[in-house]
Amino acid sequence: MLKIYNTLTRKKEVFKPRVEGKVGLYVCGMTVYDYCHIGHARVMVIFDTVARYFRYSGYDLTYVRNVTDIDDKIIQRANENGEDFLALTERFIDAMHEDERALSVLPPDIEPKATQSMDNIISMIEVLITKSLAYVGTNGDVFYSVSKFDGYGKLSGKKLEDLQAGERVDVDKAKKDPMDFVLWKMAKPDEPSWNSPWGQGRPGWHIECSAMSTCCLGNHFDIHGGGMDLQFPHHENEIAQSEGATGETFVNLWMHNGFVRIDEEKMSKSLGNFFTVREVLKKYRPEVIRFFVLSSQYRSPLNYSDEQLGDAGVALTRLYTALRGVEIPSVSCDIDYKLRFKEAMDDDFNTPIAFSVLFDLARELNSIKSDKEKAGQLAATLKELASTLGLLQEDPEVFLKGGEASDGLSEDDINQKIQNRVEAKNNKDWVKADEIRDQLKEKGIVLEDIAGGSTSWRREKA
RNA sequence: GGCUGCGUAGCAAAAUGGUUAUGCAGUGGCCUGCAAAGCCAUCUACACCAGUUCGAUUCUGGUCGCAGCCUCCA
Repeated sequence: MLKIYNTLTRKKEVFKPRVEGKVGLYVCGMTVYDYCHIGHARVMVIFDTVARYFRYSGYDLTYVRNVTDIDDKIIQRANENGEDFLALTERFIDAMHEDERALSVLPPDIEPKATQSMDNIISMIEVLITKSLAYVGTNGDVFYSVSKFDGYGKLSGKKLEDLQAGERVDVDKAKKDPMDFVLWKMAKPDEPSWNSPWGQGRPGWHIECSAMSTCCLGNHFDIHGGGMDLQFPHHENEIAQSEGATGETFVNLWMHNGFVRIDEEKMSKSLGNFFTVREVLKKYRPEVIRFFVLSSQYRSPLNYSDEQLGDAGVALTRLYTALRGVEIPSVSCDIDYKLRFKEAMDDDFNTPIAFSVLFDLARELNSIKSDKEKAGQLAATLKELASTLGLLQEDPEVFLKGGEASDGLSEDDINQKIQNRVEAKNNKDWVKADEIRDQLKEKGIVLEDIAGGSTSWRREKA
């Protein structure tokens, strides 16, 4: 029985799809004017894991994640670069896809772009104006009249009268009410623009998600996700727009993931304290980053540090070491471990507990490795369960020998040295044998003698 | 100021009204020529103060501390 924490009710709820066996999931994706940072990676990995688990649990899932490819920052960056905004966004969409593939994030089923959804956006605004929920301001921009929407604040728990609009930013004088937000923004000369009943312009940020989500999944769908910071105003505004326009409930369940932090502070572009995925990929292997992201529950904060990434590498090495040398038959999962794993994931995607099941499994696997049949079944179980987390899909030897190959040694070099050491060992020349082992160790290559005389090796730095 | 959420051992991170989380690190043992890996055992906890209870880290109230949102942000 899958339970998910719903931001709307601030409780874990038993998940009940609108249509038996089917799930519609929409996640707010990236604004593509720069490379993805680790905070973005967390969203991608978390919802990828959610998607994988829904499918593993037998649901027919439609996973939609949008791309915001037009907004003020994109225009600004394109101007700074002297680049067409489409060229800019195309570059960063490609980069984003590259980062995703590195992190074993499977592509969403639908990836709508704001610039390709103009008709839907415009018709939704028209409906809102018809219903008097929106108006054209004194500067020609179209605004949503927040006070006309009854449920405003139900997601973020805010009351209109408590909000301090204009406290931190100047209030736009074109609005009737400081809390009103823009739906359609008139273009300045030379800005990218689309034709609309209100003139050449572009959509406000919030309306695109209302248009794209309802367009792809229907007026009323199961789950909407995104980062914590989108709760207000973005998702609150989406509710106002969608429910205002359609008159139907917009979303049953809202999922929000916690932030990645640096030194106990939110990682964000505006604070400038971020690491891009590609920077981090230079230091750590992709699977280590994925493991790190899933090592805390998705709603908890995740502190980024080299120590933690290092730990993640060691932990992952332990799991791969358990799989090493075990032939994996095509047998069904060990039912006890599978049940424990599912129980963990069913409890609001509790990946830390799911990990603990994998480690228990690895321990038992290590202790019964001589029993080939049992070991094979446990290894098969470990691989199957880990696959729903997008982990442990590499060949163990490839993973363990991969690592950082800055040692300048080829596999042949290493094997030659191991051979020399085997000869020394056979001659009981322990000094020479240890010398060879120490030399390799200095280069980050760890030797492991296996009972029976052979020696395996791995690169220390995962 | 308003609204969220959090405070767990050396580090990271979960669950739980009474019983082993888990990973890394430490200690002791087994294995090994010695190691490494692995296995077994083991030491470090639940911010503080009240209350409820036979019993609270877990529930309630308060205090202190931290983070986030109330501008753009995953």
